[in-house]
Amino acid sequence: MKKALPVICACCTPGAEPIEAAAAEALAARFKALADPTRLSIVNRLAGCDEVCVCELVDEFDLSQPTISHHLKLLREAGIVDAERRGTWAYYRLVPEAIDDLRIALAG
Amino acid sequence: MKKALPVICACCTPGAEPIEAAAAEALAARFKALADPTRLSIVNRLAGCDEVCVCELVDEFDLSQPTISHHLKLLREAGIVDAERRGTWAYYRLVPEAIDDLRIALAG
DNA sequence: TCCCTTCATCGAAGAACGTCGATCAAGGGC
DNA sequence: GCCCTTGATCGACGTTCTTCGATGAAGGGA
Repeated sequence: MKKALPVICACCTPGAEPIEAAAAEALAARFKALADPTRLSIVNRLAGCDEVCVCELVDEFDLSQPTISHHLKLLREAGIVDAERRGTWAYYRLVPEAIDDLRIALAG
Repeated sequence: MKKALPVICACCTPGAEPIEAAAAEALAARFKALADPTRLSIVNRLAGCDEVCVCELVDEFDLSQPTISHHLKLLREAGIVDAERRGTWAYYRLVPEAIDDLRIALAG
């Protein structure tokens, strides 16, 4: 049966293209990595330094070591942070390009 | 017992302040609203128009009407969209300031 | 008044998430 | 070789999320 739209949508900007499903999925995955207070605090902590040792994060956050490690893994998989192992210790740093991508995606 | 830090963290920028727990929670809630492909597509759809009727979204997305309504509610509660009821129909529009806030939060 | 359309809410089912204790692999000191 | 520290992984538990069908409330047309 024919639809009875309330008004013809005449407001849509001609250049506006709908986002691809795959692109939406990828972008949502990135936002999901930031959609947790702990991970957001970790990112904020990393933003202040060149690199931070995991042991420092475990010290500074009131969470167990496995939990911190788990959050770092999610951030790594989202491409938001990068890890480097040196001897016994692991150092994490931010990937600025990943943050840039998100900021660009939010730009009108 | 005394900690044995691998290196003294001398890299931390002096001006860098740790994010407040409440601020991290609030920001994470906003990001969580965008951390779903469907909601991201809805936001993208709203970004192209001044306002969009719910019935259009139900038509365009391959999801049930309650599911669309649910996602719109989450976006509303996050302050990312705004709703207006006119007669039988409900119209949703983006809240540009909310997007701006997120973009600013991502700025180094 | 009756019925149809629109959209929000409810309740339920299955998947995904955050957290922890326990365990394991690898490095370094003695 | 032995032990301690670091950090990743595993398994489990409770919570939250996504989705749906069913239902309900409100407006408009005949």
